[in-house]
Amino acid sequence: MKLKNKYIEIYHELVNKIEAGAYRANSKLPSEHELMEIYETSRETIRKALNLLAQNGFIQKIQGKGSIVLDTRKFDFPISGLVSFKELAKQLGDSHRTHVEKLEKVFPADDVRDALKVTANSEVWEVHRVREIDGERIILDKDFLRTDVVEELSIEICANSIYEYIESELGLTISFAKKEIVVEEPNEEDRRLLHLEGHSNIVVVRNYVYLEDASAFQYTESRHRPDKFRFVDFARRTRR
Amino acid sequence: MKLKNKYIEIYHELVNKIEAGAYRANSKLPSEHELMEIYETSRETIRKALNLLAQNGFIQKIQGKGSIVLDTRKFDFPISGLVSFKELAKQLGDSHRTHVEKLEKVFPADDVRDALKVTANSEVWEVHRVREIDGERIILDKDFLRTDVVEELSIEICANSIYEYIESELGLTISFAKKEIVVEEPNEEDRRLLHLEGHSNIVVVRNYVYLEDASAFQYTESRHRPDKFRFVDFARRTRR
DNA sequence: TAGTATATCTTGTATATACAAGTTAGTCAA
DNA sequence: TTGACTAACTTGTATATACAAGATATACTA
Repeated sequence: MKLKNKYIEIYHELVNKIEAGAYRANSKLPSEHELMEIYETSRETIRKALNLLAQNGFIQKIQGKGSIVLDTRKFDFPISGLVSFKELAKQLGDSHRTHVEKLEKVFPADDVRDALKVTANSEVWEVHRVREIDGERIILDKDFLRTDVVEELSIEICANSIYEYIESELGLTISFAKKEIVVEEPNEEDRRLLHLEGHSNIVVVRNYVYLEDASAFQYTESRHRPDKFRFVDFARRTRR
Repeated sequence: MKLKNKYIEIYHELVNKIEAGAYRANSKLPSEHELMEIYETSRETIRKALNLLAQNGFIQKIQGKGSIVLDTRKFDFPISGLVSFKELAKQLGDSHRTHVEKLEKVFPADDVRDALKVTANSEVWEVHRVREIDGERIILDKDFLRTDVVEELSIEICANSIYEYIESELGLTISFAKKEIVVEEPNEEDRRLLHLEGHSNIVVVRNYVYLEDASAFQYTESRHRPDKFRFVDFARRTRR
């Protein structure tokens, strides 16, 4: 355990308790005052933890009443936010494999160069991976990474988790992403690498991924067979 | 202008300045100390405003350096979060119409009853609306609303904006939603009401909408022609 | 020249206090 | 019984202070 960041520790403890059922859905959390005494801290620190819970859809705070635990059980497939395929597959628990179909340095096309904000004469990593779940090749992930950020890359790393390598080994922090979902017609590569089963559409998730210092770092195109695609999100209405 | 909520006021002012180009992308905002003096307030209040900006993808805060303005220009189609079709269409500026195909009280099917958490013998509003953009019928919205929350509903309200009616007229606050996106085969109703142009898939966005007090209130199924569907999102990686 | 230390900027975390505002339960009076 | 008021809870906002920690430019030293 890390000792730092008391409010994040409290956030995680409360998440664990909610997920373990210690605080049930539609019941109320202890009041901020009570949580102050439980965790021996100040009210502002408790409030920071509770705001994190609210942002991530665990509770709803109501002025004058308290914090109500929301029902998150049936909300079980969080592609929402930034999650790598490996983290996802672990939650799914299904049998899954990754096939690395391509791993090389290339001079990128204009759109990729623009996304990664690199110059015309610099190379980037291009990785193509097919995700197989329960014996079916369902997802084609095409990743482009800046070579000045990730210098070395191997088939083993790609077969495991690029994110894990970047965060654990390189010590970099992936911070945020812009995501776009559209439906397109499958191209020759989709048909060749995936088991499309006659489907005439493919769901394309484009991810523009940035590091902590707001530098562009990765562009990912994730191409899903439509019948196996599911995107789930929690959203708060922004105040006007 | 509302006088209350200083930090939200500051947030909106900064959003406006960023969108107007007063603070350009990849440049830095004034420091928290400078903003304190500009807005004559405390640092914590400034920080609340800046955290809102960061959450909504306007800036990236970097410890020791400052707040960098992110590039949001090409990120121009925010279905992200909770936005009604009318708000959306206003941003698009395209010519659009809404056709109300159905408006009645019904005893809902099990899945809708479950989503709205109503008993078996209570009626709910069922509204079917077709969205026409540039002469093409592209989206079929099927709404189910609790009759105890929204007692009256008319064709005029549905043709305009149900959200606007609920928030402005009824004074209710829509707070958060759970959203699911999947791809399905079109049914008979889709084929009858939409201009499918031979497309063999349809993108289904299911929205479970809740009020401020965490009570279920609306279930919406938004069915999009695949070639016209686009979903854009900004996501921060959650801390582990 | 090159490297190191330092001072000074930045944001991040933790604490305390005060009051505003929404909710709820109970009291009291008509 | 009904209604209005009140007291006591809840969360929301604003302020102040202190120190931690990351970034950066300057000055100093070897």
